[in-house]
Amino acid sequence: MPERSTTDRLTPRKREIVTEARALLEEHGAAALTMRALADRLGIKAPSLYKHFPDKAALELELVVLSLEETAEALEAGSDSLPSLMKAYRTYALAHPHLYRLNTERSLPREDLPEGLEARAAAPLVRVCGGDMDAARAAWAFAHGMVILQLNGRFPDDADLSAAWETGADAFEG
Amino acid sequence: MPERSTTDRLTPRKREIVTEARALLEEHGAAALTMRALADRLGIKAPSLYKHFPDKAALELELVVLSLEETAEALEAGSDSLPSLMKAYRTYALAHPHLYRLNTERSLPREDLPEGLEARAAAPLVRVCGGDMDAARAAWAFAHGMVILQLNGRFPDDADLSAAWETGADAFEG
DNA sequence: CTTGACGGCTAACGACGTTAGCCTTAGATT
DNA sequence: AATCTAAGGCTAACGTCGTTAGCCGTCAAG
Repeated sequence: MPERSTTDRLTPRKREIVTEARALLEEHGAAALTMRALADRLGIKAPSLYKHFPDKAALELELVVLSLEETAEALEAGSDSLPSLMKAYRTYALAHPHLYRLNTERSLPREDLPEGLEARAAAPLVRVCGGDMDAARAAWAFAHGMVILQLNGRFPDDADLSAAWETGADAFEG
Repeated sequence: MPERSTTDRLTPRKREIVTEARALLEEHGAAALTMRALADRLGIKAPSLYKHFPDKAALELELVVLSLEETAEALEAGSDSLPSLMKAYRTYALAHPHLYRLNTERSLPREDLPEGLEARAAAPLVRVCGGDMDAARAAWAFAHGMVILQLNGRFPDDADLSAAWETGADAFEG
């Protein structure tokens, strides 16, 4: 049973707001995630949002929490081997490009995160690497690099990214 | 002799502006790179900048060009082996974190780039990979992932990133 | 019946990118 | 020499952004 701290620690109204914020982000990208646009979507005015969140960063923090929780779930589901775990990571990231970017572009606000969440998201990878943190970090870096370079349009349009992925994933096995 | 298209195609005044923009970015980060702040630094008013660049994106494009050129130079210098080339990449990126982020976060505006620049920046890596594009892309993804996750504070503070780097770099050798 | 929390609202501020329109300077053209 | 033009400044202002101040209605608990 997945622990969803978002469900616990947020009031219902806050959760509604976060849900709409997420929809706005995923549908139209980070530039469209505006306090006014979000308020519109909720049928209220922008200043009213500040009755629930102190600022936009606090709202985005909840999106980061959400993304971390879902990543953890995705990795826990497909974590029988390193390749399958990495594939699960990639699949989740590519399925939620804007959320993934929001999560990874800023620096992680560790003090404000639910306790243990970061560790929980990292655990499946660490386990499948037999506790070798260096290997785990290197594999993460590769997976993140592949995904984010693709999302940011840094590879040529005709590049075969699945092939590059396989090449990299193979390198991390032996 | 390094080809610096920035030197060729930009008027002297434009080059001064780009130079100050770069300094502002590198010293105080992307949030500080404001048309008004940049103008202040040049002793002029913000609207005057639009006599030289159509918009902020055009200015940032020149910073991307600069970063790509310097990356190409850095890679051409230390390109005798894959590990040394990757190390050169990492060294450059960590030495210019804000410029590197600006370069890699947005999607690459290929139509507006000097012709051949992207290929030139990629060439050393492709060559050292013996033309194996999949291997080259995988290695790039790993290097970028390591660097950007570090710059974005995504690794724990006590993580030994040099060790993780070595682990990953070794994986790409065999 | 009152009180206070909850959750809306309007008006406004400062910073941002940007546009319109004016003016000076200096070199080139006639 | 007189004139035209391009370069490169300027001020004023607009629309959008996040955000703050302050007001008001609703409604459950004392």
